[in-house]
Amino acid sequence: MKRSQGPTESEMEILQILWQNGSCTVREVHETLSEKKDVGYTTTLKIMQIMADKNLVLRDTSSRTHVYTAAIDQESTQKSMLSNFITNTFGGSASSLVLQALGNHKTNDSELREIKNLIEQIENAQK
Amino acid sequence: MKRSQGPTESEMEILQILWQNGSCTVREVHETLSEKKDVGYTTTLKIMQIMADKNLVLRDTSSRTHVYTAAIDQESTQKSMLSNFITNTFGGSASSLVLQALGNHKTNDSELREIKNLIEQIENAQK
DNA sequence: TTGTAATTACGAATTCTTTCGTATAACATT
DNA sequence: AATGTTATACGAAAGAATTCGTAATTACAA
Repeated sequence: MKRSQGPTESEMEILQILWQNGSCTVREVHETLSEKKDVGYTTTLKIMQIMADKNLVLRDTSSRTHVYTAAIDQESTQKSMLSNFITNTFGGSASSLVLQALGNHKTNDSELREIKNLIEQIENAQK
Repeated sequence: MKRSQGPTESEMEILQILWQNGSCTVREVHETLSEKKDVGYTTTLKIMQIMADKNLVLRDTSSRTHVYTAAIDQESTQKSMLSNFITNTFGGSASSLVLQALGNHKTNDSELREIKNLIEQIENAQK
């Protein structure tokens, strides 16, 4: 079987933390992860080691406590994950995804303005 | 581990087809699926049988060739999948997902208008 | 009727992911 | 030095999801 691609769910959780915090030790990641998930330390460690194997993260092993950094870009990762998701779940229709997303989540004014601006830009570009 | 929930990826592919076409036989689903994926007939069959076990689809076994129908609603399924996805991949930020989706995909005028209308509605509701 | 094709049933193999126990080494504390 | 704490390494087990071979069943056609 071919997993549709990219980081797994657990790997994404860890990437979020690394993107947020920059470089982290396993313990730091684990602490953060523990706040919302019940998981053992060695499990977190193992996944991060696997991620290092897959080159999803970089690992600095110069001191005993290794330091990890995301090796893949947040935006482009999200972009390709999103593309798959739209295909798999929304039959390829980005706009119906957008409608659902806007409809179901509280979106504040500045975010709405940002989105409106983007739409203006798209409209202008298409003329 | 607890798979984050709901239909798997393969199951979603099949649900798309059922939502699109209404009731289908395994063969019909398989034909459609084969257009974009290389997969054996019994594989498709097996997954649909599993889906029937999980009550994701209804199965009419009155004739030899069974007829399947989606048992879960398209919109609410997409909604809950989307909610997970936003959490997992976009750290909970629906608006950044929307920006990415609009930025990366061609969206036609009528879709844009639909989205704009929705934004207007949200803005008005918030006043 | 006999054979051929289509369909479902069953179960096993494979692959991917996650989880964790245990071993070992480094470091800290007393 | 002895003891306890914190790391990493390793590998195995458990759990999902997918894949497919083969058998059994039914329908259909020659």
